[in-house]
Amino acid sequence: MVSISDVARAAGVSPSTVSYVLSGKRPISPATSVRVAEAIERLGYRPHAGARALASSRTNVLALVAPLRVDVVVPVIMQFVTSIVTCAREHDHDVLLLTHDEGPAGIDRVASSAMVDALVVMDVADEDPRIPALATLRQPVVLIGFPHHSAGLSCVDLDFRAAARLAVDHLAEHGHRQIGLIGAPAAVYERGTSYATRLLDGGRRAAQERRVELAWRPCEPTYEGLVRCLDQLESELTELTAVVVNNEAVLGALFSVLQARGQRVPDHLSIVAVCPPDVALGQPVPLTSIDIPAHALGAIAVELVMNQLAGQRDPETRLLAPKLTERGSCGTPPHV
Amino acid sequence: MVSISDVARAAGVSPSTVSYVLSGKRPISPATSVRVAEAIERLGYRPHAGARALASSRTNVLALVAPLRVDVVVPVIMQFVTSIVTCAREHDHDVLLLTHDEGPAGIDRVASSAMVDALVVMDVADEDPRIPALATLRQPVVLIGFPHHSAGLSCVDLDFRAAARLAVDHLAEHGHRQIGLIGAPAAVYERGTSYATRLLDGGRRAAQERRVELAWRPCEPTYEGLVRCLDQLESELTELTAVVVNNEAVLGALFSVLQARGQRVPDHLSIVAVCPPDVALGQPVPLTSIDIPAHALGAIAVELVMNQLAGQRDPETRLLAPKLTERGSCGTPPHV
DNA sequence: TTGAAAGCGATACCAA
DNA sequence: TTGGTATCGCTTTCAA
Repeated sequence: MVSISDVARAAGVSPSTVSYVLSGKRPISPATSVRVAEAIERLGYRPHAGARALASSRTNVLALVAPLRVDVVVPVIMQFVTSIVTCAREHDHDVLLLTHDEGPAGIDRVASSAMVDALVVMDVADEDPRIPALATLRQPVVLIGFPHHSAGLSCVDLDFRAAARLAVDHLAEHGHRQIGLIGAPAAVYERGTSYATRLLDGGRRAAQERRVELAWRPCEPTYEGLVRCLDQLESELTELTAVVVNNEAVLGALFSVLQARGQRVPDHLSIVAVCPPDVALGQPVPLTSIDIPAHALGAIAVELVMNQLAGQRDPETRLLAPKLTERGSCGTPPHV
Repeated sequence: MVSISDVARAAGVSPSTVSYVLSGKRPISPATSVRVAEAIERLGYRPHAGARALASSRTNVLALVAPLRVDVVVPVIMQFVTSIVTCAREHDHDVLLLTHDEGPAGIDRVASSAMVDALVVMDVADEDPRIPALATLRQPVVLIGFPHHSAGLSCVDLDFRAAARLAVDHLAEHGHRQIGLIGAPAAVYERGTSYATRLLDGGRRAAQERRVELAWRPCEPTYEGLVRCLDQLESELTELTAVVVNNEAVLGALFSVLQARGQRVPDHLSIVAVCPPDVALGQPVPLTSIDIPAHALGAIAVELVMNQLAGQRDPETRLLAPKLTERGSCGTPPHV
């Protein structure tokens, strides 16, 4: 293995000079700078990450705690992960991927062994058991989601409450009086997952203010699950004319069901989906949707992390405003 | 930060003894063992990962190179990632996640800076440009996929050639003479992605041997894309009675299309899907499928990596035999 | 503008 | 069964 001393020797300088050439932390004469660069190139020198971490107390690695469950598959999660890895690289950081499975212990492990400089935590729950552990860490932490008590940690997310309000308002303005909310799988609510509970809450409040009826049911991500969910919604609301879908996995199934019944969108049923735009566009009828801006959120999460690594003390909080894009899956209710 | 010397002092032993207690690399008397353990516990000591890496030349981190593209979303990839992270943890390793975007440079960076002990590379192409770089690394490498030239690297994958053969045989035995292959998105073939080209190849050979007609078209993962793909297949095969689907993203759309046409499965069209079992089960009609055993493959990849880290010299190669599960989406062709 | 050298916090060899 | 200590490769302070 070629070390910094090898480079120094080859360039006829001291190791510290090589280090400074690399870090740019002190002025170097053009002449030596070139000689060092050549030596590095010629020897194929790469700084040893462990040695660097030991000497500098910086690893240039972020931990990303992601909900990798064996059962639930969520494409949106991939978008977050992709965005965060890509953005982290733009800031010269790598990403260590942790699952939820280890819980607070895993977080503690990578943080207190100094494997990472900072942590980004996805899929935060309202009363997340990991928050106390996170709050005591030396490293900066950014949560994706807004728990009830953030314990002074930075948070970023889409304003799901406002998103639900936007959806309900939009449908109400089209004349719908009974709206179904096709929710995420039941387990998501049982965990108190931040985004889902906030969306539900926002929807209920909006419905109350608008004086429309809103029925909500969790929905498993299968055809069967959707059928059951719809049945339940329709037994609660006899004149169901519109749905808000907070579960991109069942959009395809929803169209199958409607087609089997001979119903069309939006003539018989209006739909507002909360999902990434590509999912909304890939359906038989392009869906009116509220974008889940996973890429933007990931980028902001990384930005907040970097701010804190750069010395910023106070935690930041960012709630992105939702935007509804009308694509034609909303119309007036059939019986009007 | 509490270091190994602090623990040593607190326990009244030398730092090396603490190290040996932790590693178990030499016998320690029960008495000191307990004293050290107590000191560790009391002080909340955590070995510094960087220091450890520097001294031992081991990071206990694996690199996972995954196809995280902003455009394409594939749930199967999540299953691989989940499996690999989970299995790596069972072997006391963490996972550093890299995208394809950086190409060979990213691989070189993490490998030659000694950030990782080994690499697992997903989504390998037939002529993968990263293979030369991978072959020169000090660290063990395991590929998921079988490139044309593996350069002495370990490989693991489902036998997609056999999978296609299995599907074609199954349909041919039901009496189908014209079979459509709904492929992955075009970009996947343009890259020469190992699994897709092997499946296509196996399907063509099997069709030839069985004397049935096989038409293949790539398919974009949208409703529109599927419609176009089906049109093309049907214009090539006028008596198309069965399809093999190597694109789980369009299964939902496929049912929508059939329902719109008033066609049923398997009465009008037989389907064999190549996808994870949960996807096959979540459709309006449970699909006869050939399982993509992502979890098993991930586990094997990690196992191969660990074998090599344990000193095994020769690369290993594992091609998993496909298994077809009949769930009722295959029947006899309508006109028979 | 550059060099020398003291750490950083472990591991593992050599002794005892 | 245990201790002392050189060593890993880099960063950074102190001097020149």
